[in-house]
Formats: sequence, C-alpha cells, structure tokens
Amino acid sequence: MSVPVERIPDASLRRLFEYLQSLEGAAANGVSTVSSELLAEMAGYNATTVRKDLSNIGSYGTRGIGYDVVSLRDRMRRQLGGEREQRLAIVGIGHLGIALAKSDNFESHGYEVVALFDKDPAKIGQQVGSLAVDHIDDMANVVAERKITMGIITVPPAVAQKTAFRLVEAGVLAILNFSSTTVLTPPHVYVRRVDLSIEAQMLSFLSQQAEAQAAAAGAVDIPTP
Amino acid sequence: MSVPVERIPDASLRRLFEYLQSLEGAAANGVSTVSSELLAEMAGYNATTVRKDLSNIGSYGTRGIGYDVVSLRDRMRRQLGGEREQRLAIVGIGHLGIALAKSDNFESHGYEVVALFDKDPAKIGQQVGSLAVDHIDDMANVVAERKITMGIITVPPAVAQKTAFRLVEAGVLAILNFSSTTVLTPPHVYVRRVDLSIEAQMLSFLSQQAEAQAAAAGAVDIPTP
DNA sequence: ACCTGTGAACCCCTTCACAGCG
DNA sequence: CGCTGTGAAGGGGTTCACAGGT
Repeated sequence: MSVPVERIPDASLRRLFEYLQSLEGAAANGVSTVSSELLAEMAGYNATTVRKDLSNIGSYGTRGIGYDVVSLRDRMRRQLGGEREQRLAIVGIGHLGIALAKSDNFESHGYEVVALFDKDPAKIGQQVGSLAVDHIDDMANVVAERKITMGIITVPPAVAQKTAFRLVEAGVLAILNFSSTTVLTPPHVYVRRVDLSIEAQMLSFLSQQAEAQAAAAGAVDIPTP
Repeated sequence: MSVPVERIPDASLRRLFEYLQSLEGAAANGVSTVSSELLAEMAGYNATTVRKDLSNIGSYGTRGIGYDVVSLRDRMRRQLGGEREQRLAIVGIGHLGIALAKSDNFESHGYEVVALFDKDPAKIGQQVGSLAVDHIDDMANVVAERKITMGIITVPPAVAQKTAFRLVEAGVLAILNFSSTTVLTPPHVYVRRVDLSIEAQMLSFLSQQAEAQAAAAGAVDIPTP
C-alpha cells in the first residue's frame, strides 16, 4: 500500500519552484487567479510547459478560468516543501557564508540556519545575525544537538572535500557545495554543486556566440543591396 | 566562408566548464595525462559523456593513452573562454555583492570586475578591494567609460527589474541575476538566473524523496525474514 | 591491449494538437 | 467560447557498442 511516488523530472522540478516563487509574488500583490499563460510569462517559460509541469503534482485548475493563486500556492508549498523542516549549517564564514546566513532566502522558505562553522580562531564566537560561529572541530556535537540535516559548504576549494567528509560523518543528509570543486560523498548523501564562476562563463560564452551569429547575419545582409 | 559554429548543447557546455576546472587542478598537481574515465571521476560524470562532450569542441586525444592535460586545457580555454575579455559590474553591494567582488572566481577565469554600484549614500565611495562603490545614477557613464559588457544583479527582488533595465540601457550585453526573481530584457541581452534558495529547495526535496524511498524499501524487507 | 571517437539506439523532456470541462 | 489537462508526436541528450588508432 505504498504511495506511487510519481517521479518528477529534474528540469520540471526546478521550474515548479520558480512558479511557486512567482505565485508568492502574485499572492502578495492581491492577484486572485492566474492562467497558465500568465504564470508562464512571469517565470519566463511557455504555457504548455507550465501546464505539463503542474500536472506532475496533480494540479487543480479550473477550465475556462485558470488557477486560484492562493490554493495553488498552498498546494505547491505542501508538495514541494517536504514534510520535514530542514535545519542547516553553513561551513566557511567568509563573505559568501555571511551573505547566505543573513539572507532571508532560506528563512522565508521553511529552512532555518541553525549553525555556523569556521576554522579561523578569530572568527569563533563572533556573532553573525543571531548565531555565534562554532569551531569546525565541534561539528559532530553541534550537528547532533541541533538536529541539522543539511550542510552548506562555502570554504576554499582546497578544503572542500575534507569539509564534506566531516559533514557526512556528523550525519547530514544533503550538501550544497559552493566551493567550485567537485566533492565525493557516499550514495545516501545528496550533493548539489553551485559554481558561480561557471554561470558567468556560460553566460559569457552564450552571449558572445549570439553576438557573433548576429554579426555574421549582418555581414550576409550587406552583399545584397 | 563562415565557420560552421557547431551548436554545443547547453548541458554539455556546462559540463565542459567543469572538466576545464578539473583539468586546471590536475595541471597544477603535475598530472600530465588523463583518460576520459579519470576526467569523468573528477567531475562526477561517466566516461562516455566526457568523450561525447569533448568531441563537441573537436578534441585531440590519443587513442590508447588519453588526453594531454596541458594541451587539452589550453584548447578548452581558447574555445570556451571566448575571444573578448569580459569586464563586469556588480550592482547591489550587500554581502553577496561583496562576496562576488572579492572572490577570485572571476579574476582567475579571464573576467575582471571593474565597477561596483549601489544606491545607499552610505556605501558610495566606500572601498571594496581595489574598487570604490559608484552610485547607480552614474551607471550609464561608468559602463561606457570602462567598457563594461556584463552586469551582475545582487539587489533585492523588488528592484531587480528596474536594475536590469538600467543595465540594458547602459549597454551591457549579458546579465547574471542573483535576485530570486525573473527579469525581462530585450532579446539581444542574455540573462541567467541563479537562485540560491531554489537550489536548497531542490536539494531538500530530492534528499527527502530518496530517504522516503529507502524507508519504503526497508519496510518491504522486514516482512520477508 | 588500451583508450578514443562516433553512429545508432534508447530514453526523457518539450511541444503540439485536441479532447474535456466550466 | 476559454482555458485546462493529456495522449501523441517530435526533438535533444545520454548511453551503448564497436570501429579506429597507437
């Protein structure tokens, strides 16, 4: 009698979170109903994709009208938010670590940053927001005490793998890796890598490529007067 | 007589940048040759994928041996780096903006952060690294003077769209948007959105789902002794 | 013997087209 | 008539299997 956990494609899942964010905005602005087309425009996709994606979580739109913003939002929150509230730790209290700790990105989505770790003695005990920085050697204890399930790595690349090991040992089940290097973990620990410089490089490559093509197209136009 | 610009799939392109990063590391460690299998392990993919991806940029491996680290790295740098060096501006000098400005992520990849903008009078003129913060009202002038081609948005979501407009008006051709909201731009301007909280939400969802499945599988095991 | 390079099969995701409902 | 929901078609990316060098 297990629930047939419908497999949501990775790409679709990412978009669903983006729709949810758009919905939050719409709700805050007092919009009561959205069509798939409007949602598509807000999130930067097309209407068919939106409908297909929503059907993955069994949507309840009204034909001829659209989706009720509040009820769709609540449904998505429930289905995408997961049952358990994640408690997370940030390792590496540099500028990026502090930025993540202070951003309300996590807090406003049902996550809670409950620990900060660093190795630098000068930083230990320092207050960042409402938290004090702990030493990474205390990681095992703190993770257990505060029931931490997710770790964020914002340390230099050279010590990223070691940091990941420590987090796994301490018992976290998921890791967000910002360190611009790949880290290996046992299969039961999920890792996502976010590399800011790769995003910049891709953007640069794509825009230059587009520019080159436009120039080529323009060059072709010239010979034909 | 135009070069037939082979279209590299988006997914493949992202991986290519990751391979390049792994290669830089290998080169620094004095490794002279890598097989597709080793590269795959370093970057977290499989050997076939690596070979297919490399073939997209016309790779020159040696059968029976592998790839020469230095020459492959140089080739990739040339093909992926683009011809022009990007000069970039960061708009929104909060913690994330400062983190990006100070990180050597960009500098070490042929990019150069050459301007910082904010709206807060208290921040104007402040020194961050080797740059002073300019007021966003001076954006048009500064972008033109310093030949800036790419903008990074790290402002609050509420003013992200307006910021994007200003950047486009000032003449940038590509935008990296960290603001957790979608921004619209004219078609000739490339935008990439990086939403840190969505990464966390996806990670959370996937790891909980995996956990649930493991639990279900475990529960099935119990009835059969 | 080993490892690269690639056509072909396979699979998944996106898009199309239309049936279904309000 | 309008908009959702979805089977089917289409396209793109990954994996397979093996041919091709060294």
